[in-house]
Amino acid sequence: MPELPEVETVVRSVAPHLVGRTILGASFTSRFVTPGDRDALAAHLAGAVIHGVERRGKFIVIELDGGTLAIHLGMTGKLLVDGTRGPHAHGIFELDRGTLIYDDPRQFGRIEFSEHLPERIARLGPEPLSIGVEDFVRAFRSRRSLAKPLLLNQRFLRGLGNIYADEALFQARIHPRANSSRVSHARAAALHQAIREILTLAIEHRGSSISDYVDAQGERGGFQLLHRVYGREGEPCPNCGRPIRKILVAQRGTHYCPACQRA
DNA sequence: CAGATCACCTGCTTGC
DNA sequence: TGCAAGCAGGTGATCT
Repeated sequence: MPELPEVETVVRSVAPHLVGRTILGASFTSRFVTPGDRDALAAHLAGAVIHGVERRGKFIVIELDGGTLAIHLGMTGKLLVDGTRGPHAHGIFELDRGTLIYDDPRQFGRIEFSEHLPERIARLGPEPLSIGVEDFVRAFRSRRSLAKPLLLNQRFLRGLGNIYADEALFQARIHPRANSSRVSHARAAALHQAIREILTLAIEHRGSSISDYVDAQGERGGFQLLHRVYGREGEPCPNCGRPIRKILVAQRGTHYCPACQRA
């Protein structure tokens, strides 16, 4: 569910409520979201002061005075400030002012505490809004991978998911199954630019709400109204009017225009 | 290294 | 109407 713009929106909406707060106590109920010793995790958190909240790719990194709390929202994870405690509230953080709830029906998300930055985060690729065009073009063209799975690979680039990969490839007119090593320098540079523009615009619109994504105040995003191919199978291409097609690439539903995005 | 397949979960939609 | 199959914003293990 949540990709870079959604996670960024969550971080921005949750940070003012967390920074400077003390975690009085925490409790966890899912053996999937919080693998391992859940009581030990709660013990680590009790009494900790929150110094900062930031995004790394799709991870939410909460800096505590005793270590780092890393939260990944998976497909359906939500962080809610003073929200209602539903049947899928698998993490409860009681603060000295307010309550933070982690809600996740599918339980693909993860909440992990570590003294130092977790390996999963340390090995992420560059931030798409930070990497320069020449570095991106060089990295993209030096791989021999299908274009879309490469964009989804978090060790190549952190933060893109199924929606924004489709949207960026459409804007750059690259076929999702194109071989990255055979994409021209100019086209790869266009992809870099497309990624930047789309992510920036999506953040301005507070992310995409397909079904249930909401920020920490429970508000939906608006970027789904601006999707040009994602979720628009059969609708006319905004460029040429031919119907958008949906195919399977690397086991993921993939939306593209067969006329505008040549292989 | 690249790619396919499967697995982890719940819930909503689709099709017979 | 009812039920089973299929699909969903993600990631990682394993095998070829």
